Amino acid sequence: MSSRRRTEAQTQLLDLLRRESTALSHDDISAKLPTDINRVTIYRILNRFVADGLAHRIVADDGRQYFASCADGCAHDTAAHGHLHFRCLVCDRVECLPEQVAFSLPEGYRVENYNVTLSGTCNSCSALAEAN
Amino acid sequence: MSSRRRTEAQTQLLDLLRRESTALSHDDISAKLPTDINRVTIYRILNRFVADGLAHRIVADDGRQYFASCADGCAHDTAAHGHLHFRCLVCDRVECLPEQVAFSLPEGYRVENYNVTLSGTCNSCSALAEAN
DNA sequence: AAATTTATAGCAACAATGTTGCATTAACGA
DNA sequence: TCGTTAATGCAACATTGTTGCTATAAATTT
Repeated sequence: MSSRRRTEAQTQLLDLLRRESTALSHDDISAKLPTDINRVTIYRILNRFVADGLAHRIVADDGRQYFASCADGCAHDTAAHGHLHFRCLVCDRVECLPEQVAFSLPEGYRVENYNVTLSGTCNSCSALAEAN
Repeated sequence: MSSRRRTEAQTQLLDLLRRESTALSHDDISAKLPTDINRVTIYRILNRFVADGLAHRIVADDGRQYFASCADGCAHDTAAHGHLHFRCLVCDRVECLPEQVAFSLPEGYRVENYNVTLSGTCNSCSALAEAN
């Protein structure tokens, strides 16, 4: 692998991902970045982050990709990515939840990626709904 | 709800879904249908099937939608859809596996949809790989 | 410090997937 | 058999993500 260069765009993006508690779509990222960064560039940087293990990619049940910085304990062996993702249908945010998912698999299946995405109403949105 | 009409296109599509053991993408369906049915029509029929509980929609980790007929025990309360989906990276087929997924969720989250998709190598493809 | 190398950025164009609007066709009930 | 309207098909669009190519700039060498 050729070596990476430290650029403004990458720094901004990684800072943003680390600052945020939820996983971000391209759109979210674009909106939250202090500077305008080209769409293609954003995607390429994100793909590099994923390849380098700096972030992980979630494909939610809306068919879109969301990215989250890999937290401390976020090892990249497959087992470690068996955590939950929750997409709120009200506020449209995608969260990484720490809870692990348990299941069994028939003989002969070899898993490379885990993608467990639940959708519904998140805790803050259901709290708001209750209040009404 | 206005009542449904029995049409050739719908019958063909439902027959196909019932005949197949794997979940099908629009592309798969289009290729396997005996007659040409318009792309938009296929999508509309599928969406109707999902709304009517005749099929369920899986959004796999390639971001695409796959459809499978709802088998006998496939009740449509959320809990019943907590089964696994497996997308094979080799043969590109999406299977519904009967195994259930267990997890816990923090207080306040209300789940409406489950989407558990693993990807990797399916049993037949790993068997083929071993043989070489 | 200047020149060289090449990874990264940005633009344009494309690809894939899915949806909407509207006119036409055909299922079904009267 | 006729009338109503659900379903189809076409065209056009929307969104999300990628590829090719040129320009820029980070890092290395001179």
